[in-house]
Amino acid sequence: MKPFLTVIAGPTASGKTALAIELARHAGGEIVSADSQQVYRYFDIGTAKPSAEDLAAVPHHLISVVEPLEPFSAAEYQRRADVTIEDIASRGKPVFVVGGTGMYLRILLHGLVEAPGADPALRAELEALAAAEGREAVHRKLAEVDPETAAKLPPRDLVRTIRALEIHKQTGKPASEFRKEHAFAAERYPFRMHVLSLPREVLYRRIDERTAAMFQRGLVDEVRELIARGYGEAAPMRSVGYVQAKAVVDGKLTVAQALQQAAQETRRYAKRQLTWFRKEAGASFEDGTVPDGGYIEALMKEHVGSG
RNA sequence: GCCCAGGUAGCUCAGUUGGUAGAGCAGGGGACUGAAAAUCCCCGUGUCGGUGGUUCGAUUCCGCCCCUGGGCA
Repeated sequence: MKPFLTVIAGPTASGKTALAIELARHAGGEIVSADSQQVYRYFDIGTAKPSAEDLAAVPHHLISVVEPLEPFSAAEYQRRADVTIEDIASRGKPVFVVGGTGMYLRILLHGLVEAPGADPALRAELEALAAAEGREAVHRKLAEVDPETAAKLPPRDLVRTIRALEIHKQTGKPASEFRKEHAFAAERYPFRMHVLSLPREVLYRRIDERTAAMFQRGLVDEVRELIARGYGEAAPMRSVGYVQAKAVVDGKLTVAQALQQAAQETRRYAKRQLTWFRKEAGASFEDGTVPDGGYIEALMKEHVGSG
């Protein structure tokens, strides 16, 4: 019998962490993060990791567990999350999965196609091709071996085009073949997904405030330190906030410009997250602002029985 | 009080020699199967400040009024 998962999702800065800690504390449960950036060690301020007090208040998992230069993926996330969930459940504790990375949540809950993993050498080669001859050149390459996938991808979507070529190179089969029968139909866990939803202007104000706080708390210094330690090209350095802070370190932006741009990119990111969750199977949107006691009570009542 | 310059999309502005208007930014919608905070696609109707007048027709020309800058008293 698979353990029941209480999933708290939602856009960045919607209050997931605070709600999850409150819930987990009341229920004596533990938190499994579903955040593609918080998994990395040392990238703390810009990924909005929970505070030391928060981490001490409730056991957290899958935060700061990967070295910045270590390859990581949605599949690896799924493996680790499965092990972690099993462990928590074996100790009789309720499981709260909390995070904003839609893809990780979908793969945890509904599975992943059985295709091979990344091929860094091929990625580098194809990126070089794109830089030299344009992304369309890579797309044409895909059209030769996997016309079905190529037809579905915009010629400029380099990430997906490369991934499809990667699958073909390693298996000799088109990516479309792997995906045909899958369709995220698996039900890997019983779960209930709550998507925190705030009025857009409230969410954006919170994003602006939180971004300013990150810079005040030393995001630029954190980046400077990460670069000094050799993590300047690490995967999380490409995420919102780090890109802009790094531009400050490189002298390309002022702090004020970086802050403004980071806040704007975060707003756009939040919008993409909302687009994702809107169509997520089984998700219910929790209308409301900062969760109050009544909301928590209602959720508790709902989950303690079913866990 | 007088003179000048403006009042057009959320913002900054362009424009219509009179036929009800379009850029940038902001913003919105969407896609997403091992990089996902990544990557990519699509989207511009707004009392043209208000009100009278001229005109077949006014956002455009004229009068008056209101508002915002700046200047002079």
